[in-house]
Formats: sequence, C-alpha cells, structure tokens
Amino acid sequence: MNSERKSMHTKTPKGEQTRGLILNTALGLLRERGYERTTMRAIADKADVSLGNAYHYFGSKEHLIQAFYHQLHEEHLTASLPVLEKESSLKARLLSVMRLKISTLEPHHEFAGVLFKTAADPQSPLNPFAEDSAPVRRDSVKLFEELVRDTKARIPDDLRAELPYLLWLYHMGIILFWIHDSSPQRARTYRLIDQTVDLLDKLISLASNPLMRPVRKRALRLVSELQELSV
Amino acid sequence: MNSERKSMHTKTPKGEQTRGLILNTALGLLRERGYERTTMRAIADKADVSLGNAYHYFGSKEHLIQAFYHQLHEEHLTASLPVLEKESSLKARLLSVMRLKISTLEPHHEFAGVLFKTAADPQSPLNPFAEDSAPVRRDSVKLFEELVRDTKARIPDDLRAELPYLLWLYHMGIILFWIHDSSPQRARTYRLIDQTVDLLDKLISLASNPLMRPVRKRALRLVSELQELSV
DNA sequence: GCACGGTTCTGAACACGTTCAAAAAAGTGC
DNA sequence: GCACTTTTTTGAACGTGTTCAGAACCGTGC
Repeated sequence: MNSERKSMHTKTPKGEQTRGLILNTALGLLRERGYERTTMRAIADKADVSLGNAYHYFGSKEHLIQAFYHQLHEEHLTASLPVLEKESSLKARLLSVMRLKISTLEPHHEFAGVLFKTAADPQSPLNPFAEDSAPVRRDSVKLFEELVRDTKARIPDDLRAELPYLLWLYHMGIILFWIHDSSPQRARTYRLIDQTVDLLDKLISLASNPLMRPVRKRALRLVSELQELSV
Repeated sequence: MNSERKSMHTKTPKGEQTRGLILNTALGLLRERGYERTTMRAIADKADVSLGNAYHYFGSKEHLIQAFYHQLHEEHLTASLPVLEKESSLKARLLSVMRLKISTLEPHHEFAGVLFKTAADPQSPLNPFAEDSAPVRRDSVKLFEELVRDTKARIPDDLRAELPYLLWLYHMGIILFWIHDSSPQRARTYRLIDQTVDLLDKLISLASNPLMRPVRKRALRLVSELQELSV
C-alpha cells in the first residue's frame, strides 16, 4: 500500500533549504508541544510553507518523527561517549549508558509512546526493522558496539560478536518499560535498570563459562535468527 | 486526555441488542476486510445504525479491535485445551500451544500489526498493561497457568509461580516476531518457536538446579518488578 | 529573449476517527 | 394515562493526515 515511499531527494539548493526549514520547525514544535499537538498544518504554517509542500519533502508525519528520534539518539550518543572513556568495565558502562538514555528521553515521555506505537507496526517506516529506519537502527547498535569493545571481561568471541545486538534489544525492552512507567521520577525504571544490568553482568559471566558452551551456542544461533529480520 | 473512558454499559435490552449487532458486524468486517479497510462508517452502515450510535457503545475503534482480539483468544483457547489433556510435558505443551497460537492468528497477519502497534502505546486502551484490556490479558495468562499446572517436571515453587507470566511475555515476543516475519508460510516463526521452546525447556531445567538458586531468586524478583506495571 | 523540462509550491479536496447538541424512544413513578 | 428522567439514536460538524491537479518558479539549450 504505502510501503514504497520514495526517498524524497531534494534536487535543488532551494529545495534543500526548504526541507531544512520544515524539518527544524517540526523538531522545534515536537519538542515544545509533543506529538499529538504538533499537526502537519501547524508545522507548515510556522514554516510559512503550504501543507502540500511539507508533504513534498516528507512523505508522512512519521518521517518527521524519525528525524526527531535520530536527533535524540545523537544527544544520547554525545552524552555517552565520555562515559565509555572513563569507565572500562562492561557493567559500569552499561549502567551509565542506560541511565543516560532514559534521562535523554525523559522530556519526551509522552512522545516516546507514539514512537514505540508506530515502531511496533511493520507497515510503518518507523519500525526498527524497516528499511527506512535502517540507518537509525545501525547507529543505535553502533553505540553498543563501542560499549562492548575493549572491555576487560573475558567473553567468548561468539558471544562478544552478538552482544551489541543483544544489548540493543535489551535497551529497547527497557524503553518499552519506561514508556509504561508512571512512577514518580520514573523510579521504577531506574530500579529496573540497576537490577537488570546487575543480572546481565552475571549472566554474561555465566554464559562465558566453558561448561555453558552448548547452551550458549544454541542461544546464539537463535539470536542470529532474530537478527535476520532486520536485513 | 482520553484515558478516562467510560465503561459504556448498556442499560436496556434494546441497547444490549444494538451493541451486539454493532459488535458482530464489526467482527465480520474485520475478518473479511482487515483493519484499515474497516471504517467506523462502514460498520455503522452495514449494521444500519448511525455513526454516532456506534460510538455510543464503543468508545473508539480500538475497543472494537479489542473485542476482536478477545474472540481470537477464545479460538486459540478451545484449540489448545485438548492439547493440554493429551500432552503432559511442559515442552510438548508449550510447543503445541505456540504453534496453535500462530495458526489462529495467521489469517489476520496484517491486522495483528495494528494490534501490536496500538498495544505498545500506553495511551491506548488496547495496550496489554492498560486497565481496559486487563480481562483479556488475564484470560491470556490463564492459559499459561493451565499449561504449567500438573506438569511432571521438577520446578522450584518460586519459579513455577512466575512461569505463567513469563511464558505469556515470551508468547508476546513470538507474536512480535511473527508480525515482522514475511518468510513463506511464516517458516521462520515456526523455526523460532521450535528453537526457543527447546531452549526454554533447557533453561528451566537449568534454573531449577539448586546451584542456580541465587541467580534465580534475583531474576524472579526482577520479574515481579515487571509485573507491577500491570496492576 | 524564448521555449521547454524538471522542481518546487499551492490550495482545495478527500476519507477518516471522533465529538456533540439535540431529537426520538424507552423506561419509571404515580 | 401522564409527566419526568434516562437511554438510545441521529446527523452534522470538526480536526486530522494525506493526496493531487495544476500553478509558479528555475535552470538550460538555443
């Protein structure tokens, strides 16, 4: 149906500028009003552009959201890199990175719901396995590659190779929890992070035990199966 | 905002009848046309009822969908019960139940996407943790309670208590995979089920080992934390 | 200068989910 | 049977995301 969205290239400096204008206006409005209250008409109005023109550059409202999400990711990334410098243990790194993720997303809690909502829909260009969002996803996994790289712990190579993707999946799960978390200050989510990071650390040691090799192999084969979805 | 949806009770036999008429019409249309092409107007038209009237009984299109989902669950349930009679091992039961789930859902693959889409949104009454969908969720977990009950395997009580909820979560994960699975005959999903059931079985034995008690305890505390979301 | 092809832009229109004031019908107490 | 309250039902309206035919604009070749 609406799956073969064109890539909406701009072919002109003028077009490039208009596109940027629309995008920035949209991001601003999304930041201050949230998702629901940011209508395509509002964006077009504020950017002094016709509604149709906005659709010329962005195939749908969701494409605009994807750009917003990407911006948030960059924010999280620049907040995370110093941590990777300072900390060397996987556990400490993961703990910090996850906390930073939540605090980056926090001002947009309501918005994030919509993000996940469309993210779960295979029809949506926003879903993490869709082609349109491949770059964002890859960037996101990349952070976890950095996180795993040069870590002291003894981790078998087979596990180490899959770990970034696994941690990315884990981080999606935490976000899903956070979205549904209405506790004050999102205390539950932070508690969950503490606990799960602790547990994950233990599990990784456990899985690294030579005795666990068969189970680990089997589990990893499964993970690669999972990953095939996002070709 | 739209969170305090009234329970939309019917107070009259007449009302009850109209409600049923609308519901059945909707379920029929959803079955034959899928989600997108089933508009509220189409439902109202076919039921010979005004658009506003449909909204009198069902606060939103999503409420109708929830009813549909419930129907599918019943279908799955009646297909599963005989299996629980026949099979006594947890592994065999789980394998059959999961396969049946997918084959029940299969005719509505496109529709299920929308289901999950709204299910991930905390604002939606359809999300599995929302109050409106509590009955459906409870029913769904109940099946896994049956599945675990009277199973031969030696499983520690603490784990056995949480297992139904864990399996329910697992089954949601499989559905999520299935939704994104576009392989012929959904072969990948079935393969994934085979592998994961196998793995789960092994993990349960492993976790039942007395040596694992500390890790298990920790993991279970975490699970109960998860469950608090759906109070 | 001019015509032509592509790009950018406009404004009106469409279909949809949803809301609401008010009409019609049904139920209730006497 | 009659006033009244409550429930059911209607139909029009609103705001939204999205589409589309065509106008305006711009560069290029002549």
